[in-house]
This record gives sequence, C-alpha cells and structure tokens, in this order.
Amino acid sequence: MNVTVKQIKLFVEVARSLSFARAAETMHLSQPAVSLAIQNLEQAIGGKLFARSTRSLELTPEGQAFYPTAARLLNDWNEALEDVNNLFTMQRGKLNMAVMPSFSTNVLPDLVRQYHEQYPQVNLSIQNIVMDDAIESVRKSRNELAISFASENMNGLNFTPLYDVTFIAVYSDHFLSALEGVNLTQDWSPLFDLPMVAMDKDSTVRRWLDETTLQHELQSQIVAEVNQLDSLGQLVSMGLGVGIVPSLCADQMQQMGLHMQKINADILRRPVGVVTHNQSPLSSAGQGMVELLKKSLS
Amino acid sequence: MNVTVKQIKLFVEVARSLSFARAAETMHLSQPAVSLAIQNLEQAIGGKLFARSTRSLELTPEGQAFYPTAARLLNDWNEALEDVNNLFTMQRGKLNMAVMPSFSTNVLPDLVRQYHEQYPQVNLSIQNIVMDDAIESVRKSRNELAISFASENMNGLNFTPLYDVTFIAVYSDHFLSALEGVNLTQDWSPLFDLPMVAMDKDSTVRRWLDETTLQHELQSQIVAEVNQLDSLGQLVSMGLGVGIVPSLCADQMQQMGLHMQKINADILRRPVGVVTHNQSPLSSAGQGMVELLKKSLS
DNA sequence: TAAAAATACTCCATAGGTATTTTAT
DNA sequence: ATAAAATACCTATGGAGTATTTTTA
Repeated sequence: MNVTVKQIKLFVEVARSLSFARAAETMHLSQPAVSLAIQNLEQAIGGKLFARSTRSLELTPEGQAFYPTAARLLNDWNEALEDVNNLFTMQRGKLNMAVMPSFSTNVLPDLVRQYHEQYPQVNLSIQNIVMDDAIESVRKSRNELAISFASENMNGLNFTPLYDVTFIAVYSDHFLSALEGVNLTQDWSPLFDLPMVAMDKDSTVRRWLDETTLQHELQSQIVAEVNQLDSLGQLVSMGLGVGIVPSLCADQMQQMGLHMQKINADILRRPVGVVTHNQSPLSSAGQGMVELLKKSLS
Repeated sequence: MNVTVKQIKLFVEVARSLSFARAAETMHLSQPAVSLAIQNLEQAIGGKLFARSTRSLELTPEGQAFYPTAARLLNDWNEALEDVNNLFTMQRGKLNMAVMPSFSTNVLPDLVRQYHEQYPQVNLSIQNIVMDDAIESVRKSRNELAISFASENMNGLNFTPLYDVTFIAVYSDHFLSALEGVNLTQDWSPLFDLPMVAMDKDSTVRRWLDETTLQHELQSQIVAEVNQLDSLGQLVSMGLGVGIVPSLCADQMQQMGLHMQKINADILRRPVGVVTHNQSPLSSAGQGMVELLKKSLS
C-alpha cells in the first residue's frame, strides 16, 4: 500500500478536527471512507496515528510528531503545483527575446504594451540587437525567441513568418518634380537616375538592395552611407538624395516631412518572422507572445 | 483530477530518463500507463511538461522549471514517511520515564541494559524521583510513564500492575537468637517485641507499615528513623534494631551481611506497576518499555 | 442511552494491462 | 522501415457509498 496525498490530507484534517465524522464532512466524504483511509495510512507507515475509541479520539505521540510534518508536506505540495500552474497561466513567468532594430523602433512599443496588458505578471526582457546576433542568441538559447528577417543559415532553428516587409522610396521636396508622374510600384528604375542615400554595407537591408540592384542590372549612385535609419532620413530631408527603406518606417519618415512612394513589392519584399529553437519547445509565455504577434501583425 | 504522488514520481522518472518506455520499465509499469499518467498530470496542472513527438522527447520550459521542485517534493515526502516509520519501529525515538528510588537501585540497571539492547536508537531519559512526584510527572505529561507503587489518587491515570512487592525483615547477628525458630511468614508479631529501625514518616513504605501495624493492633518500638534504605541497612547491621524492607532490596541487604526472613505476604504486599496517562496513548517507545517490564518482571 | 467509530457489503471509477495505430526520423 | 508515443479497449482493484454493528462515556 502506497501513501497518497489524499490520505495525508485526511490525516491532517482529522488531526485538526479530532473527529472522523467532522473531517469526513469538510472533505466531502462519508465517515467510513475516512475511517478506512486512515486505517490504510496507518498500515502503510507501520503504526497508529490516532488512539481512538468510539467516544474519544486523540493523536498518538507518533501522530503528534507527524502532524506538523504532514501539514508542511501538504503546503509544499500545493505551493509547488500552484507555482507550475502559474507558469502555464502566465500569472508568473519570464520571457527573454531579441528583436532587430528596425522592428524595435516601430512596432515593438505597442506590442510590449499589449503583451504586458495581457500578461502583467510575466517578466519581459527584450534585447535590441542586430538581426544576425538576434538569431544567434536564439541558437545559443540565450533568448527564447527573436523577431527578425529570415537569415540564410537557419540550421536548428524555426522561422515562422509573420508578414512581408515591403519597401518605400523616400525623398524631399528637392526631388518632388523628378519623381512626379513616376509610378515606382510599376517600375523602380527611375530611382537609379537619382543620387541615393543608403545604409552602410553591414546592414542587411543594404545587402538585399545591392543584390536586387545587381539582379536587375541597375547601378545605384550612392552619395552617402549611414548606419542608422534616422540618419538616413535626415540626409534625405536635406535633399542629398533619395532613400529606400522598409515600409515599417513610413511613420518615422513622414514625421520628418518626407515624401514617399511604395516600391514594386515583387521586386523587393522580405519576410519578418519569429525565430525559435528547433529543439527546445516554447514556454507558455513565449507562446503567448507568438500568438499576440500573429494576431496584431496580420 | 487530483495530482497524485505516483504521477509526480513518474514525471521525475520520465524527466530523468527522457523516455516513457524506459521510465515505465523502471517503475514496473507498461508504457501506455505512463503515457496516460503524464497526460493526466499535465491536465491537472494546466499545461504540457514534455514536448514529445514519437521520435523525440524533451522537457518544456515549465517542465524544466518544475523538475527540481518535483524531485525535492518526492524527497521530502519519502523522508517524512521514513521518519514516522522509524518512530514506530523504534529505530529512532525518545522515551521519558520516572521511577521511584527503591525500584531504580535494584531492578532498573538491568532493565535499562535490556531496553537499550533491544532499541539502541531510542533516547531513554529516566528520572529518579520519589513515588508521588513520579506519578505527578506523568499526570503533568512531563514523563510518558512511571514505575511506582499505586498511589491513592490516580484520577486520570492508568495503573498497570507488574508484580507485588512483598517485605522482608532484616537483622544482624545480634538478633539472630531472638528470631531463631520464629517463622515470620506465619506470624510477624514477634518482630514488634524487638527495637526497630524504620524509614522516616515521609516514606511511602513507612506509611504502609504504620497503617498495617495499626490494623493489627501492634506497637512498633522505633529506635531510629532514616531517609534512605542504605542507611537503614547500616543501622541494622550495627545491631541497633530490626528492619522491614521491600523484598526487592534483598540483594542489597545481603551484601551488607544481614540475615533476612520473609514476612507473611498476606499482611504486607503492594503492587508495583506502570503509571500512564489515561488520555494520552503510549508511544511505540513507551509500549516497548511496558512490554519489556511485563516480560522481565513476571 | 446516545454518539461516534468500525465493520459489512455493494458498486463503480479508474489505474493498469494488451493490442494496435500513428508519427517522425 | 523502425522506434517510440498515443490510442482503443478491456479488466480488476480498491475507493467510496449505504446500512449496520460495536463500543464507551
């Protein structure tokens, strides 16, 4: 006979109330059920816990010694189960994630707000690092998930696409006339007749741009390279040249007073998604984040 | 569905072996039984503990978080049950008892030896106090049991008689001739023609002696009162008078070179027994002592 | 005599078994 | 193709019920 949690619960309840009948009532059981359960428990542990006659009930010395221990065991038990349940229901928990910069400045603030609203008890830690590092941090399990473009080498990782980033051309009043009547959604080549401000060569966006330019046998006239989108916007607004940026940044660019036009999405489009480890499953906190991402970015 | 100890045991075993089949084997269960048990556990705590496919099995983040807790829970559980079992089997424990002086000097040493031999792990604490205090200490629960004569006021206490103490007359060579041919087992009155050494009036033995003397309308000629049996023996050996002592002390008196004769047991006999509380049951350690007493004093 | 635990018995829920299917590598 | 978990289904143990008996204050 193995000792069960129920038996210990009953022991504690009987010891507390010093009555089988009352304990039975509070435990929603019949009196004989309690009687049998205690008898089984006593047999399992090898001795009497209660000294009982029909008219009196009391703990044996061993019962007295066991009572506080049993009560503590039950507490620990319930606490542990509650703890793990809280992890699942995200009343408590921790989520480490990484996001690439272009995402973080635009969509992230609202995402964090929503997530925190939904799961206020989850400790959310977000690392802003460049795309490749973000992906690498998931591979090394330093972060549970990352939001980024898909990279070439995704061995051992999952990529769940969320949406495609398209690109827009941005320009100041200075180039307004040059691009008047031009529909970049049809043909983006007119852009390459103009001077251009671009991200520097380390940037993923720049690499794609270069690749695509090459494929289309075009030649860009880059007059300035910057390492931040914000700087790019500033140079563009000074009339130095035109720029090509992810459409995510439309708001940011508009605030700088720039004009913009969509670029043919078939030419230049990249999926942004969630990167997770292939082998380690997501925590509930992570699943919650993925759900939210899918919902709010669809 | 309630979480059971068995489920936690299985969880820990599966987490350890990272295989349902192997865990089933070590737990002497079938693989489907383990599968079902884990499923039930997961339902009870509200989320998945394992991420499993047919070809891979690993802990979820929550499972990882729960694993050490679950292992600790099991340890505590087993330890607590083992502890209480040790109390019952007296591989561990404590017994507080009181004995009256006349018992302690004569029978106790061997009793302690035997008890310690049988239950080497039980911490035995023995208080040597006068009979009334011994009984009172049991009433006040300072001791679990006492070995003493039965007292008048035993309200709320149990007295389990072990054996009857009979009495012997002790005397030196000086009175040898006076008692020659006298059979005290038949008639003890010749003793009262002789000077007597007695315990002082506080002693229970003395009180009984006085009561019995009165009942038989005899008059003792007490020439000295002492407060220890040993002193009494010494005075008797000096030829000051005869003495009446519990037969328990025969050995002690013999060692002092005294002569002795049994006294009619119907006239003077008192039960010695175990005094326990009426309401608080005996511990296993206490029961062991009572058993030993009954066995060795029958 | 009355109140409370123990016993007797009956029943059903479920833990556990065997056989089989599903699924991922 | 194979190894491992899940599923289906069946059986039997034992947990819990009701009715009754026993016991002691």
